[in-house]
Amino acid sequence: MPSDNNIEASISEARSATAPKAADKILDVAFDLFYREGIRAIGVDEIVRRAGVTKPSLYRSFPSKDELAASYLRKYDLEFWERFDEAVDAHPGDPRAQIIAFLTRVGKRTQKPDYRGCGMTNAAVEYPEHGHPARVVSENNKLELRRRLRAMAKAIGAPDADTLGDGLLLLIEGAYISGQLFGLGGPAATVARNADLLIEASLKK
Amino acid sequence: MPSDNNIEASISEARSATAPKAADKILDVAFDLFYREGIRAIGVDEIVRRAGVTKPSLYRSFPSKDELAASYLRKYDLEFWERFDEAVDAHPGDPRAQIIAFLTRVGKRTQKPDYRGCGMTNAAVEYPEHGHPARVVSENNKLELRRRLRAMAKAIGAPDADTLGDGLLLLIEGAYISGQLFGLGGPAATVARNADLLIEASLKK
DNA sequence: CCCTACATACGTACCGGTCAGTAACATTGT
DNA sequence: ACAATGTTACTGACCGGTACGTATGTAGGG
Repeated sequence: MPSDNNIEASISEARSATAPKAADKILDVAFDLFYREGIRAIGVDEIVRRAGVTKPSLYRSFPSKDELAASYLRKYDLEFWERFDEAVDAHPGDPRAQIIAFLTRVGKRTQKPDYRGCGMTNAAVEYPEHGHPARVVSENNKLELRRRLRAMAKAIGAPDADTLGDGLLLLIEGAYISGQLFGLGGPAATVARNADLLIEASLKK
Repeated sequence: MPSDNNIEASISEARSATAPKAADKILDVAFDLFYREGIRAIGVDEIVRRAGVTKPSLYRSFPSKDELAASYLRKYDLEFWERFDEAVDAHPGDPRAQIIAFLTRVGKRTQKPDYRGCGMTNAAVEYPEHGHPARVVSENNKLELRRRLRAMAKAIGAPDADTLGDGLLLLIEGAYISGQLFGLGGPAATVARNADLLIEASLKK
């Protein structure tokens, strides 16, 4: 039963009206703690304590802490593409405006006081080991982001679309990191402006 | 007083010629392990084991693991500015060439098979807590890098030098992260080319 | 209607191992 | 003698993970 995502989702929805299940509470708490403090910094004991459940409950729903971290990132992945597609859908047929809209949004997020960067990026830094469950999810997310940025750069009409797409990715990753490093007033605030300049320069060639 | 320096220098040199002191071996091993695997991932036991020393020796030279991590980053800071200044010194009076030289070098480093990004950046991701000894060193390094990049952007003659300097910093941080995320053939390979485009666009306004 | 039978969901208590850090003492080289 | 290092053994806390018992709901049989 837990193998089918659709069934799982509808069950969890019907049930969420009454009382949230242990697994849901665990994932919610883990999401918050992993993102804010880092995955390695948080032990399973603290997760179950803050979730108001017990450790065996965690290990009935998740085979290991590493897999719980992967589940956290899969949830992060969903929310990420929601935000991305919101920016895209706001400017149909105008890929340049789509990119700037997304970057403007990223720039704004990075200026929030407790901004902690991209959960995907952070997880990859925390787990350099190739093949780690969390890292795999992170890498796939970034691979897909690169693919889409390059496609959008091509749609814009850049002569060297791959270079522009990669340049935009560099700016985005730089914004994620600088946002949590410098906090308010840091370089990440200029990410949309710099992306616009880079796009402009990439078209004139 | 000036003679003291000579004496001190010769003593330290004479000592390092014979046998590396325990503290040096510890710092060397910690540098390697912290950079490659991450600070949180490495325990003090493994450090002393690989250094061929014992735990009390570590704690005679370093007050805590956190301070050892800070020492690792201070050493990283020194080496970083050596690399940076090498690129700068190679093109005296030509800030644009200096930047491109440094970025070319960063781009090349990111394409090495076992590239693990910037030790400073990684440490800041691992330790989000404000005031952590390791994070303090990392933040100061980034602050200084931002200052110098902005100064160089101004020297280039960019109308909005701060924005260009910040844009370059975003590209650099993006290269550090993308280098360890994508490995060979990743977006980081284009960092110098994209920086050149960004500079070009920033001058024409 | 009550009783059993079984499944699901959860808790108590514990495992061996590792974490950072230390006390007390022995050994070495100059 | 003196300073640096090694040796051994230990602490309390925490790590991820688990064996095993317990509550609750609910299906069928009498």
